Amino acid sequence: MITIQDVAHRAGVSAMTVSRVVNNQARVALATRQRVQQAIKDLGYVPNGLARGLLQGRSRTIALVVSDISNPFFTLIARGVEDVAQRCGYAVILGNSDETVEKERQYINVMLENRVDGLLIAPAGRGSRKVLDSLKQSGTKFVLIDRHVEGIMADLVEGDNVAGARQLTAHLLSLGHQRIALVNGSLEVSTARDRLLGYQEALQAVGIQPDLVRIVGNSYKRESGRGAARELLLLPDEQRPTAIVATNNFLAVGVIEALRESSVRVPEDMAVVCFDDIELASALDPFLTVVVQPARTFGTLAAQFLIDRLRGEEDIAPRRVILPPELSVRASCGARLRRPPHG
Amino acid sequence: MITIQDVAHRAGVSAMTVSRVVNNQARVALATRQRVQQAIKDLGYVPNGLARGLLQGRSRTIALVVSDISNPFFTLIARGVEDVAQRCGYAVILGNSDETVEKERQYINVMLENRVDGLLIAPAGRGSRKVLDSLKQSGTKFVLIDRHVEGIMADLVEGDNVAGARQLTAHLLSLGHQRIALVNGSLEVSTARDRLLGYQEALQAVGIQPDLVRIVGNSYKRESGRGAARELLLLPDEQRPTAIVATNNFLAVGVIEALRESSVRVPEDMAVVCFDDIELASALDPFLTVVVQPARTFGTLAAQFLIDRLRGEEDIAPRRVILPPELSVRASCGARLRRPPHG
DNA sequence: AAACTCTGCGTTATCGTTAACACTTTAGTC
DNA sequence: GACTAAAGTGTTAACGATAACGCAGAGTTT
Repeated sequence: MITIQDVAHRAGVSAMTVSRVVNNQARVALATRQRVQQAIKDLGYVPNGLARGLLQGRSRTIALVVSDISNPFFTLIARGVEDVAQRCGYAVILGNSDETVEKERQYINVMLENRVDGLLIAPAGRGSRKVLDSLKQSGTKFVLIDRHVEGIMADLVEGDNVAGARQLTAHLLSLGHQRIALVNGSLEVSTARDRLLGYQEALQAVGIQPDLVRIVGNSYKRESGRGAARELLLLPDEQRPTAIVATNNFLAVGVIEALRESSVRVPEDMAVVCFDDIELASALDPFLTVVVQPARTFGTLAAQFLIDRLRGEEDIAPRRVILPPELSVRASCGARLRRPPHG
Repeated sequence: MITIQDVAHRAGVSAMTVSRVVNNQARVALATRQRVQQAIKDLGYVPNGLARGLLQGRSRTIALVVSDISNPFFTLIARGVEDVAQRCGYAVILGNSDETVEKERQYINVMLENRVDGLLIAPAGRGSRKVLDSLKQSGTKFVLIDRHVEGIMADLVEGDNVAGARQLTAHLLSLGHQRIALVNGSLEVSTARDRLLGYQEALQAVGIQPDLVRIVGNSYKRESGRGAARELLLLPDEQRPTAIVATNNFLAVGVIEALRESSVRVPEDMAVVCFDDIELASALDPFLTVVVQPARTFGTLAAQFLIDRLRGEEDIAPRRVILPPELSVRASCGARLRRPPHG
């Protein structure tokens, strides 16, 4: 491994001078600078970030902890984060909590060991409060993405989940549906609670009892959506819903898989709507009616907030940004005749 | 920041003893060990990975550089990498090259500064050779994922792109298509070259001139697919293809968007097939006929290879694993009647 | 009881970089 | 020409952890 000493020796200067050249500081004679740069090139010197980080107390690295990067929603967030981080000279370390507080805790710990300068977290649940509290206490900067946690005051970028769920439900109501079921993730997660609320509000506003709620234990997983839909199909005809609101894309896919299994047509026999778009799927076939959240913006904003803090905005009050979702009406709600999807 | 010294002081021992406790080494009396553990807990001590890394010459971090994490193919790779890395105690730093050699070079450099122990790279093109050579020379371990580079001997996990393209093309031939176009990414990338080859082989085997090739400049982007398809549609009827092989999922989506624009039905008026599944889209509606690559396995295998090397298998000859793709026949090729997609 | 072994701990030096300070030399001022 | 200022460079000491070695005391062997 080539060190700054090696470069210094080759260029006939001290390590300090090399350091100054590397960091573009003034007070180095042009000739010296060029000699050093040549030596750096010759030897292929790459500064040791660990040593620098140790000394300066920062690593120019941030962490991103989400539940599952393979969910397109989080993928887009990651992409947004990455773009901003890169522009600002930060590297991004990734972690998947799989909606588990314990795995989340482990990851955060690893990241603290790696001395990330700050973290972006989509907390796995209310149980995340403990870790977040300890982060707070240790003065580690972090920003919450997509989900809040009761009692944790921190920068936050999330969607308006109540309004989104209200919109989805109201849209189904406007199409004449009366028995609308909700397939929801674990209420550990704030988005699930808020989406439940929006659903309830919309139904109560028109005097319907919101009792067709299925809350799956394993938050936001495809398999859970399948199970919930199967249950709903077992209901006697007069109780069976005519429409389903899935509170995220994974659940919706599971729901649709279960419906297909039982030869229930969408939207003819059952309308289905959900949160969060699946971008490529929609491009291929604009089928699923969803409320789209600006996921990439979640990422860029959150990263920006974090980096702002790292750059010294210590004591500004936490910022909370709530981005509005947008209803995208497509085929699966039955709002319009199903058109030939491809062509 | 709490250091090992602070803990040592509180527990009434030397830093060395604390270090031994933290690293689970023997030769510490039980009573002492417990006292130290208590102190660690009390103070909330987290070992400083930078310091440790500096001393030991490794960071327990690996890098993953792909062209675009928002492509589901790479997302799955990332997920696979992450799983293995986590189990083996490594953190993963992510980078998107956007198919640009220059951006790739920058990322790799940042990662070298961060002293990653090794890298997983899906190289942006032939131009990546330079960086990879210098990695090689500096003794940095890396594994190529999904793409090889002429002249670079390194561990490699990729798909059988020639066979995959051959299968796709042969399948279209078996359905009676004679004029089959290829919409391909930049030949900078090995997958594009191999897929072109497979396409040519399949056509030449039945005596058809493979001349309906569109190679887009901007490798594997949706917009490029759209442009290429538009061009194909401008051809006079007797030259216009009746089927299109897109060499990746993004291109296929673009192609289909362009076809829809012009009210060309898929598969009735134009068959479309491509490389790489879009998992959620297929679950929602098994529409696109594709050859599926085991992307997640790409990730787990490559990560495993890298970590094996890091653990000391210095001088084993580079391993090259070529995983077979699997043809998944669905609607877009017209192989079977279009069935009602949802229900 | 002398010689050895093993346990349980501490000391010292080091990883690569840079902040803070110190030292020359040259240029500029009166 | 003495004095100050600035430019250009070097020295020293730290950042936090641990490898290598050292050393006291208890236990074991001969």
